[in-house]
Amino acid sequence: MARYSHEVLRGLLAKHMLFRDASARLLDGLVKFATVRHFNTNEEIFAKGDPGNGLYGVLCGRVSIYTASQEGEEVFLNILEPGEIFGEIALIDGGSRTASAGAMEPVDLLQIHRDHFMPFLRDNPELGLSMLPVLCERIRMNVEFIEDAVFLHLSARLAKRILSLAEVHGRPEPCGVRIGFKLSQQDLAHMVGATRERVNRELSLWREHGVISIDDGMILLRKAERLKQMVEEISA
Amino acid sequence: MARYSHEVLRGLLAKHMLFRDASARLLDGLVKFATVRHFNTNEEIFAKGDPGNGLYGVLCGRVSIYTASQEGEEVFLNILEPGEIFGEIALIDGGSRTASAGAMEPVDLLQIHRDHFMPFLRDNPELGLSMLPVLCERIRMNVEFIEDAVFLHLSARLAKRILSLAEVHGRPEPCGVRIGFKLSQQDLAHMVGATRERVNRELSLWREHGVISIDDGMILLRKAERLKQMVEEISA
DNA sequence: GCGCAGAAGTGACGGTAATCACAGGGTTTC
DNA sequence: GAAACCCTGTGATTACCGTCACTTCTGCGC
Repeated sequence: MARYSHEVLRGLLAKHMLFRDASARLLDGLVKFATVRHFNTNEEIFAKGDPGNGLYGVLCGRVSIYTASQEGEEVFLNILEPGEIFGEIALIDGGSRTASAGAMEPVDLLQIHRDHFMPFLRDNPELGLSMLPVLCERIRMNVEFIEDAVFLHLSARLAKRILSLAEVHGRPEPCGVRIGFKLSQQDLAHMVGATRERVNRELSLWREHGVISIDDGMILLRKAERLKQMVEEISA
Repeated sequence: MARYSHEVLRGLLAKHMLFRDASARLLDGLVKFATVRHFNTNEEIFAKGDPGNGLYGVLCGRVSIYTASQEGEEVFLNILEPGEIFGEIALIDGGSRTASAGAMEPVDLLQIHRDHFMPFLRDNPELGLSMLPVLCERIRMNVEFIEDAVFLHLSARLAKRILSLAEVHGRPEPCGVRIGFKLSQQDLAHMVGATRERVNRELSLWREHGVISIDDGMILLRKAERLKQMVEEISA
């Protein structure tokens, strides 16, 4: 497993909006409690319903936050990049995990245990104030997710998702924007709450029309405008 | 408009979980900033996208929190009872309203302006700590809403909604539980994200089977067990 | 190189729910 | 008390999407 120095861990936390206003001393105090854990691809970090006893930060790799029905059908709520923090809901209210988390690739995580974090929070209530906007941001994301799920058809949901992936992970190329990692159609289906077959058909259609092309499992977005149109038009 | 004494207003706040740990002095300080506003049935309290400059508490009446698509299609995210608080998201992060709020009946609201609340919050950071679980609760509700929307068919969503309405507003009667206020089928449709016609058909079916009956627009839940079964069974 | 697993691609079919259209009942308004 | 309006009830039709079933393709390990 990779080793991380105190400075590197502190750097990860310092970059996050949660600790934007935090003093160096406060960060140092918190990093003392941090441990590093490694997870392999597809390994489960925690499951929905588990007791929530830790806060996590992504050091490297991508982490999926997802929920599943009784039948095992999965839907991704979020995909986290290095530098992002998760697991704060159950940490704060002491309840069970609202969703599951899994490693989409080999992942190193920073973990701070609830037993360390909560006393620290009580001693530094200004940290609580900083957490408020973080939670608000989660709520805004969730509300947008709800709106999309209820109002938009699959084509619009998928278009929106691919546009946002291109925005976050996109590398410009001569004839468009490349989404820089492999993404199975099953994963895409999980993101938009649909079946693999349905996503396949939609992508095939777009490929025929030259809106996207796919080489080696990586999507090249050629006509972003067309997708933006779809999000607007097909909403009803 | 009804008048509310300082003590009544303080009582409303004191009962809320947000102020569970709050001292009397803190509450008094906050109530000084409170104003009372009245809204008539169907009047809009604020709209999604508005600048969020106030925290509200429900003194009397029911308030709906809803979001709408560009085409005007509406979905209720929540229905608030007297004693509940809303509008805290945009208040905290200074962003725009994530959803709209409307009066479902004549409503009196307590309002605290952002210009008063935020300095107060900075001076009393322990209040910030109390807000964290409140926001977590919102997130848990939203995640459950997402799961229902994605995983459950209409019949199960509607069953779940009616069971929860019966739990909150139910009065026991000889042969079941009465949901104690009029609720149009259009409103129900908004709650579960469906059309009025679809809800009507489902209710008609349930009435035929003696699961519910409806007198004067108010639902009498006769066989709650049957609805609970539906939530479990028809999930896939 | 063979076999196997996982991903992609496609056709046929069925089911859930939206849409459109209209009729009847109850309430409010003047 | 007639008109206007909203809510309810129901039929016919259509659209979207899931399910099932199958084939192909692409690594990947042995």
